[in-house]
Amino acid sequence: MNEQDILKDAERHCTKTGARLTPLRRRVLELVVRADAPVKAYDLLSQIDRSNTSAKPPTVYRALDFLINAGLVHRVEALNAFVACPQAGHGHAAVLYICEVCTKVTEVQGARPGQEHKPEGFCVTRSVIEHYGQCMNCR
Amino acid sequence: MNEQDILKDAERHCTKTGARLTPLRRRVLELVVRADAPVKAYDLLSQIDRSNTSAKPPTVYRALDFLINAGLVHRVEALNAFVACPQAGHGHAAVLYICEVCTKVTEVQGARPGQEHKPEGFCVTRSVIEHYGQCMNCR
DNA sequence: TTTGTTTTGTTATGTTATCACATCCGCACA
DNA sequence: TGTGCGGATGTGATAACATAACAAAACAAA
Ligand SMILES: [Zn+2]
Ligand SMILES: [Zn+2]
Ligand SMILES: [Zn+2]
Ligand SMILES: [Zn+2]
Repeated sequence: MNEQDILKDAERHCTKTGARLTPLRRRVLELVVRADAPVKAYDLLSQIDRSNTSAKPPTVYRALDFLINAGLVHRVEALNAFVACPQAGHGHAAVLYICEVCTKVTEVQGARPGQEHKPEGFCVTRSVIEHYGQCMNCR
Repeated sequence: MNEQDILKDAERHCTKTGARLTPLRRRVLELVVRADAPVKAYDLLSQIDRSNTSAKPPTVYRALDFLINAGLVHRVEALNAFVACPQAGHGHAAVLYICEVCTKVTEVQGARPGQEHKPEGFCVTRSVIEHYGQCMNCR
């Protein structure tokens, strides 16, 4: 799936759900999609700055919050970075395979936990698996 | 497993592997174990400070690095926090179930991915799953 | 046009983490 | 005993990541 298709898809998804993909948010999404690798908030910020001198940290963090909530972007927790989601608004939890050499990220989704499809030939050296919710006592 | 047992186990594990559990590192481990919940680096720092005025950020981050490498502590990526491992030096990847209400963390390990044993009654609302390694092209 | 809501701008600050270099301490070896 | 070595810790500075609080602007509905 190429950049343009992802952006088109995002547009459609927002139209359908009523989310407002403003020019600023769209600009940030474009930057994340084009990065084609996990991208840092302050890198986005400096890229936005080229067109909009007034961009400050809250500018980019708010846009990212919106995009994450809209299901268009995922946060990579262990890298403090962000990647575009190839499947706008999918319901499943994202499972990310991140190559530490070329930085490429492959996102897969499993019908149920444990049934994700590991990318062909990917060799895992470290996994981060954290489930958040309510324990039995706190329900 | 109680605090004292975990600390004893850590001691044994370090003796066996040749890792040097110095007083400072032991002190940090004690604080993490006693927290009984994910604990922040700067919270550890301020606790150390009570006994050692000279503690600075690198003091605690270096101790944490050691403890993580020794398999005695895990980093909770999505919280920027740290928890004690109940099974010193286990080989398996840790799977953490984190209650967002009471902050209690339950660590489980699966013989193979997807076979982790979810704690009784735990209701997952959000999962962070990130696998790091080398992709097919980079091996 | 008025009014209320959402988005963006702006300043400041809070939080998390590392770098670089100095010093100390335990240990092996002369 | 002294001397050198390497790992651990002390120290000051700064980098990197993120949010609070309030003001202004844009937008949509009435
Ligand atoms: Zn996704
Ligand atoms: Zn690769
Ligand atoms: Zn563990
Ligand atoms: Zn709970």
